[in-house]
This record gives sequence, structure tokens and C-alpha cells, in this order.
Amino acid sequence: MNAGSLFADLILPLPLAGLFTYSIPWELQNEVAVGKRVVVSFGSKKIYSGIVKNIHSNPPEGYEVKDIVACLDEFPLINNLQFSFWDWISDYYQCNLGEVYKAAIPAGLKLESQTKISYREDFKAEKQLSKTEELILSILKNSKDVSIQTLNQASGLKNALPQLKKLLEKGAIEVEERVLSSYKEKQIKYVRLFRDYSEDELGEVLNGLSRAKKQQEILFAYLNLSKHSIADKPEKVTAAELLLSSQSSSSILKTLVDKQILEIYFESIDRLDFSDSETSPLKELNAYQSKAISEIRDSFKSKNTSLLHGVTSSGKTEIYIHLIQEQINLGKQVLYLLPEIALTTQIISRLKHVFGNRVGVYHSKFNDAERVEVYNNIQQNDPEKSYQVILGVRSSIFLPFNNLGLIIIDEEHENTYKQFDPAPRYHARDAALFLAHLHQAKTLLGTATPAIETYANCKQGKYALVELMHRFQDIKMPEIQLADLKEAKRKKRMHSIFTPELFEGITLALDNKEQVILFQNRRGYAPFLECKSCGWVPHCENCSVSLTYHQYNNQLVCHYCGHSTQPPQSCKQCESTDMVDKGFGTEKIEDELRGFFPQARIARMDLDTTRSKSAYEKLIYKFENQELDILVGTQMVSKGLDFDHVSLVGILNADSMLNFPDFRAHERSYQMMAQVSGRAGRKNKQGKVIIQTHDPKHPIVQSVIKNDYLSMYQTQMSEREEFIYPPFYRLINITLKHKNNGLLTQAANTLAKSLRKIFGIRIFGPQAPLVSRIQNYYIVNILLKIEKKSSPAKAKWILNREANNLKAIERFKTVMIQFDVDPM
DNA sequence: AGCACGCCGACT
DNA sequence: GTCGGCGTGCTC
Repeated sequence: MNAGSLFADLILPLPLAGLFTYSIPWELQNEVAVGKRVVVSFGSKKIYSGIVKNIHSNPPEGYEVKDIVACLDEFPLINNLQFSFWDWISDYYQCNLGEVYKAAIPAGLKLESQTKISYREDFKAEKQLSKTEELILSILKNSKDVSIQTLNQASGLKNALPQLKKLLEKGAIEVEERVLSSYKEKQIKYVRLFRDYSEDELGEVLNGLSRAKKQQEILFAYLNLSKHSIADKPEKVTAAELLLSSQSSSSILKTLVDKQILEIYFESIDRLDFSDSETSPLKELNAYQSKAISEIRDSFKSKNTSLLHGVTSSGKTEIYIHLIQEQINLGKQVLYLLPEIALTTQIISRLKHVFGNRVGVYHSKFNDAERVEVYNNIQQNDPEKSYQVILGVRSSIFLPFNNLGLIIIDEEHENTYKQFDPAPRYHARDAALFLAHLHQAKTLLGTATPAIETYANCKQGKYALVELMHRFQDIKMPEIQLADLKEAKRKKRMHSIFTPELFEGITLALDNKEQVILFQNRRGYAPFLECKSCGWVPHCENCSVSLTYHQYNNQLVCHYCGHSTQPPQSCKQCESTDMVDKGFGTEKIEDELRGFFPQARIARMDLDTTRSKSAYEKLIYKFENQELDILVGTQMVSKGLDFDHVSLVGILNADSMLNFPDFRAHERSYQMMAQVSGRAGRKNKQGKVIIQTHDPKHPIVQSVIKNDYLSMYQTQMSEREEFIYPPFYRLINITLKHKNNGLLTQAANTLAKSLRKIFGIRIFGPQAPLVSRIQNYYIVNILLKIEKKSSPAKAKWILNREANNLKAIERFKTVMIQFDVDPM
């Protein structure tokens, strides 16, 4: 090792603790810099792109240092603010920097090598090969560049590696480690004439095609689209639009290309369109909005964070737009966060309308190439081209901002802001507050139903509180009616799952040509099947949950691991054939509606019907355009959608939410019901909400009816204080997992005991969660509740120490331990 | 996380 | 005896 050589500590995209030190070869010393990506080999084969965290000249001891292979970036991909942010996330949420890297950077920017295997043509077997070896070879002969995963699949082997190793020794195959960059510039396929034809020549060509009608049509369509005879320069024609307008297939186009009449060429384009898109001026705010916005501006003079508590349809978005404009004028960036589902075309188009192509969108359903382009766009920080407003979901807090002025967190109470699995288990709202602090920026939280924690922060004076209690254009708050399920059942007046109130409500709305939204917080047909004679319920074989019955494909599905099976013909326990479904989900509601209202156009919106991005948008579009009468859905229908013609919202079963065993169940039920109710109502007519419940006197239901957030807040706060929950205490959940339940229980008891010695009564459990086994791993939780004022850093340090002590015990070292800070 | 190595039971 | 399964440990 030369004196004076340089080393780089790298973050690798792996869930491993610590950084990895590599040496920087002489020829790369000018290139490698903090924040850039470098290519390194890791272990015996793998190749990764690591991020340079720091550079130094202390040779590491105890292992042989590998060289950095190459440097990928001309400019740093990660700026200093991001490094600070990553450090905070990894420290606060107790995870490795590698895990933050994995979550923060789009996959297209994280190189990862893949092993490719191919057959050697010159191979001659000297000895007889085994059957599995023959099988593998036959697969490899048929296809090139096979990955290990596909080989495992095609051969049906669990692990083909040992065989591959032997085949490699025998010289039958070649193995190559290839780094794939998934990101490619998007290429558009265009069509043009093969050469410059004169008018006469063109006529001849067309005549020549008189017996090939389809080809002629394509040529005509091309001349039409390119405005051949009109324009001086032909307009660009894409292959896609040509085929569409001529109603032809690509094979006919290919014939014309082969005949050298047309030709195909490619141009790469920026996926992000910076072209036209006109912008319109800001809308004027009404008196209430103007008052709110000046209160927000005032509050930012003394506070960094402000909560805009505005009822549904009060026009919060318009206020955001005005504030964004101010930041743009100051040359600052704005991050507008939205919860996953609510990222609708509605809000995108409103923002695009005003800010045109200064708005970038970062979407969970964007493909990776698009995400890379958004990332690069912001990173380049080009005043001409870069976005100033980013509209994005949770993960957009990791974009390479360098000059944030404002972060808006819309629907602040939504729990989709919290990432659950995998690590980092961060809450985008809380992390965004730290991000704002790093940038010296302001944060505006907005919602109709604030999270208890947020409202408490306002009451304590940490955040400013701005209220907006008037609906836009003075639309009236909906009338909320309760329908007593108990009574209706007793009097036998139920129409299947509908109370007479709701049934009549739907009938009336349909008669008036108005739209209806029905809400049930459960997808599938029935939550479970049950044997009528012995009470046996089918469970998932990998997880400890009952299977949900889905009628449309006649399958029993596990909502935890996705495992699905045919429903059993008879009870597995007593062989009775009398299996009945219990409870109901969205699918059954849809089914029953079709029976009762055969003339109505009904659609269902839940995870099952919106797997693809377009499916979700199509549904919304159809509903907006009144091509549907009734929309049945899970919580998806409650999220930030505004429809103009909904006169009735029905909540099928309020109790199932209220009785959920979680300390936030009441808060969440209130939020859910209030949000769904907000979907009802139109410009000139008051909307109606019908809530079906067994317990009409329930205080949460009562506060929903009165639209009384404050009383809900106060009851919740006293309960939270009494039962030691946030916002009075901070929660850290420790999850232990193992395949062996007995061992797991012992480990959890040991850990809980040692933690109790330190934290005393602040330790709760170990307790098995509701679903105590997922994918063959048993799960146990230990909960730590610590006072808000005590140091979380110290508590985390102790937790880590105790977890490591447990892992040091020989028989417990295979137990997996995870932390979830501020769990939801 | 992946991957290699090593131990052990089930087959030719 | 070998093959193939799984548990254990390491990666700069």
C-alpha cells in the first residue's frame, strides 16, 4: 500500500450496518468525490454502485481493501443536505444508511449486477451428466443469457447453484456478472418517406400500390398526417399515430419499409414534457380563504410550522397554490406531499394549470425511468429546466432539493405517510419537518381532520393553527343520519346488508339521477367462511389469519401474503358441506346492489380493482362523468376526491372500524367517516350521509354527526394520557421474528425481562400481534412507551445494546429483531 | 440481502 | 458412496 493513497467510505444498497471502505486507484483520484456513485465489487461476485460518504487516507486494518472499479457521476448525485437528512433518518428510525439509500434513490440509479449464464457451444461431455445437469443444459441451449432466478423457475429446482458450479467446472457453461442499468432514454419511433419524392413519383408509388389497399391507406394516412402537400417541411409522424389513423397493423407498415417507400427512425426524447402547456392566472381567493392565507403568512413570521385545519371542500388547494406562487417568485423550491392514493389527476391538473411545466410529479406508479428523470431534473438544478414545484408521495422527500422554501403536507393525518415495511420505517410528515428545518423552510400541514399529535402540537404552541370552517361557495355541510342496525335487524326490516334508511336513500338518489358512494372498510366478498355445524374457519397455511373469500374468481385469499386457494367443498374438520360466508366486504356489497338495483351502473373501487394505475384513473373518470351511479369502495373513496354529483354517501358498518383493537381506532374512525362524508354535497343541494351502526350513541359517531372535531380531540387526549399513548408518550415497537415459536417466546421473554430492569413499567408485552404468523415466521412485539421529554436517543442506544446482548446468546442469535419508531 | 461453505440425511 | 437440503458466517 502506497503512503498517501486515498480511501473512500461507501454506502452500499444493502441492509448492513456501517460503511465499506475501498481504495481509490490513482487514475480515479480526480474523479471520485463525496456524493458520487462508484462501482465496486462486493463479496465474491456481486457488483454494486455505492455512494461515497467520505474520503480519507487512513488505511483500514484487518482486511484487504478492494479497489473502486469506476466512478459513475460527473457531479455528485447526493448533496450535503441529503446526507444530513439520511443520517437523521437512519438515526431516528433506527436503520442502516444502506436501507435509506435503497429507499431514497430510484432503482435506475442503483446499479446491481446480475449473474447471466450461457451454454458453451464447444462443450463435449467427457462423462455422463446427471439428470438435473442435463435439464439445466437443455434450458440453457434454448435461450441466451439466463439469470439464476429464471433458471430456478424453469427447472423447478429450489437452488440450481451447486449444479451450476459443477457444470462450470466441466466447462459446459459460462457465467458472466453483468451490471444492468435499467434506465434508458425513451426512444420514439417515427415514420418518414424513404427519400424525397416529387409529386409525380408519389403518384406513381400510390398507383403501384393500387392492389395493396392496406399499404395504400397507410401511405395516404402518412401524407395526411405529415401535411405533405401543405407544409414546407413535413410534420413529424410517430409510428403509433400512423397505425392508429390508418387502422393498420405494424406488419403492413413493415412491408412498406421493406419496399423502401417509408422508413423508420428513432429519436430519444425527454420523458418530461417541457413544451407548451399554457398557464392560467391564479384564481382569486374568497374572504375566508384570504383571511386564512394572511394568518398563515403571519404565523410563518414566528413559527416554522403551521396547520391549516379546513373542513372538506373549503378550498385549501387554492390557498396552497397562492403560497406556492410566492415561493416561486422568491426563486425557492416547493415540495407538495400527498398520501399515496389521493395523488389524483384532479390535483395534478390544477397545479399544472397554474404552474405549467414548473411542476414535476413523483408518483408511486411512475415507472423507474420516469423517476430517474425527475431525480436528474431536480439534481441538475438548471434555472431554465428544473422543476420548482414537486408534487409527490412519501418517497419524494428524498429528492435532491437544494433550496426548499416551503413544504406542504396535504391530508396530513393520512397513515400512508408512514412506511411500514421494509426499513426505513419513516413517517414522511415527521421526516419532512426535519427536511424543512435543514433547508430553513416553512411547513404547512393541511387537513380537515388533523392527527391528534398534530393538533396537540398546535395547542402547545409548537405549530400555528389556522382554521377555515367555511366550505367553498358556501356548499352546506352534509346532513348526517344514523341507521340503527340492531333495531332494523330486530324488526326484520333489513334488505340484506342495507337498513331501510340506506335502502330508501339509494333508491331516491337513483330516481333523482344522482350519484351514490358506499363505503366499507373491507375488500373481498366475505372476511371468512365458516362451517355451520362445527364453526371451523379456513386459515392461511403460512399466516395466522382467516382467508377472505373473493367471489369473482372463487378463491380464498390471504390478505397478508397473497396466498390463494380454492374454497373447500366441505369442512376440513367435520366434513359438513354447509359452509357459509360471514360478514361482508366491498365485493358482496356490489353483488347485493346488482340484485336490488339491476338498472343502476355500479362499480367497485378497492385494491383488487385498481391494481394498475390506469384502472384507478378510469374509474374516477367514469364516475366524474356520471357514467356510473354507485361507487362501492374501501378507504380509497375517502381520499381527497371531489365529485360534483354525489348526493348520498353510505357507511355500511361503522362498528367494524370503531372496534378495531388499536389505540388509534377511534381517531381513525372519526377521520374516515368525516372524510367520506365530505364527498357528499353539491353546489345547490345539501348532501346526505347515512351511517349504519349497532351503537348510534357511540361518542365518535356523535362527534362525526356534529362535525365536532374538538370534542373528539379532547376525549382522545384524556384517553391517551390515561393509557400512556402519544402524544404524551413516544412509542417504539420491537418486533421479534423466528420460525420456531417456542424459541421466539423464550427470546422475547428474555429481552422483555432485561428491558424491564431498565425501563420498568414502560415496557409492555411481549405480546403476539393480531396476525401472529406471516409467511411461516412467528411474530412477537414488545412495546416501549417513553415520556415525551426524555431522550429518545438514549432509549434507542439502550434498546440496541440489549438487542445485541440477546443476539449474543447462542440459541437466540437467529432471532430477527426490528425496531419501529413511532409505529402506526 | 446474497452467497459460500460445511454438515447431515436420503437416495443410487 | 454422492446428491441435495439447510444452518451459519461474511462481505470493505
